[in-house]
Amino acid sequence: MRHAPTALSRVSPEREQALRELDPLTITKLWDNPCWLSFRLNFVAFRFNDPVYRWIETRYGLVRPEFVALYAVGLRDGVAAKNIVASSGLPKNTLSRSIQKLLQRRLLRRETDHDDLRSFVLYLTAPGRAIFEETMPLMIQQQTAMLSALSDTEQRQLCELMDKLVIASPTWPTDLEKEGTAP
Amino acid sequence: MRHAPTALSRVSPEREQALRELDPLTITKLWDNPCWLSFRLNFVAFRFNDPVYRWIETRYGLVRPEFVALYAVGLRDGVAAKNIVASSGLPKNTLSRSIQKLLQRRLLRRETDHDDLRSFVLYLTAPGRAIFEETMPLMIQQQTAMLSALSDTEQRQLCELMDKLVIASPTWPTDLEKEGTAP
DNA sequence: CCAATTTAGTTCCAAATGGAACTTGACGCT
DNA sequence: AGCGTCAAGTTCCATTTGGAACTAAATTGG
Repeated sequence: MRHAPTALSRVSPEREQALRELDPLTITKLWDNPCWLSFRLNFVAFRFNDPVYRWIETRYGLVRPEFVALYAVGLRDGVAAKNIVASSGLPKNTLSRSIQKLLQRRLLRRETDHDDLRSFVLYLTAPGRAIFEETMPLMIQQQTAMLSALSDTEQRQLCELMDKLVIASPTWPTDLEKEGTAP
Repeated sequence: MRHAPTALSRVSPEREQALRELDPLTITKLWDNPCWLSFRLNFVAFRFNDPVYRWIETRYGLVRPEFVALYAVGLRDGVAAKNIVASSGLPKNTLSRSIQKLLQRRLLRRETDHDDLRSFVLYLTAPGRAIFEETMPLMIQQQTAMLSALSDTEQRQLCELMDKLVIASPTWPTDLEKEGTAP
């Protein structure tokens, strides 16, 4: 496969203007890159993450892994550090430190898990939840802006396709190998 | 919007097994997270990036931004550092250092750009291209594995939807704001 | 039911990172 | 042409990062 499935020639003229705003290398990575998936994912994810994390940092002085932790607890009260590690891909020592800082700042509170005394269960404090509540609408606003190029149907399609990928993820290889062994 | 467009209840029983392999917090981030796009993007991107960069690092001793640079030049001979910055989102000093290291290792070669004497044009050397050529098939293999959960039609759909997003990206806000001003 | 192994979280420290200031060349404007 | 502003790439340095080793608790299994 030399070209991505959607070739450059298929871009409608109405969009040529928008394309002029993209760097030529970006164009290459989009339409002359066998690894089309990776680039599109990383590019779009970056355009979401970057404004969000810059805002969080300047507004609250929380760095990325700290906000990752706060956001995770905001979504699901009572998670443990290991859950945040598993769902975020951040190294566990980074998250350990982030959680410490959030505890110091009283944005998070924790109790030992009585089912597993090595583990701690995490909760948001009121100030922690205030940050979560203030940030969420802005993140949704950014997401809405980014998705506005797609119709409702397309948005749903995208959501479902990405779902299928995440659900299939446990079956993906975790290492690049020259050859695989038979199942 | 309290739930992502694809609700948990819509997951077919055949997939329940796969779901058991996902961390409970991951499930929450997937199906009880208003910012569904961000999580899916970052999660899938991570599962591609992580094996690739670990392999590159152990095989060639190249760290992530170094490989980003090498890969970019591999895709498009004659780019400049500024293009790699614009298309990758990495800070320019990080890329400057990465390019220095690649030059030292003779994986990259550069000439001053005669149209802009501040700028340098970058090329892969033979050993640089060898790395690119060896890595590409493995990356494609990983991509293929990840996409195998989707039919060909779905793969094409995903590609086109992501295309639309990237093409629209110049219109996205680069900062989170409480309110926007009229155009 | 006691060793051997695994797991949750922490600590240590060398290395990577990225903001800010800097150098040099390009571009705009009058 | 000349001055102020901007852009490409580099350097400096304080901060962040993440691998590896560690502690303590849980699980396995003989």
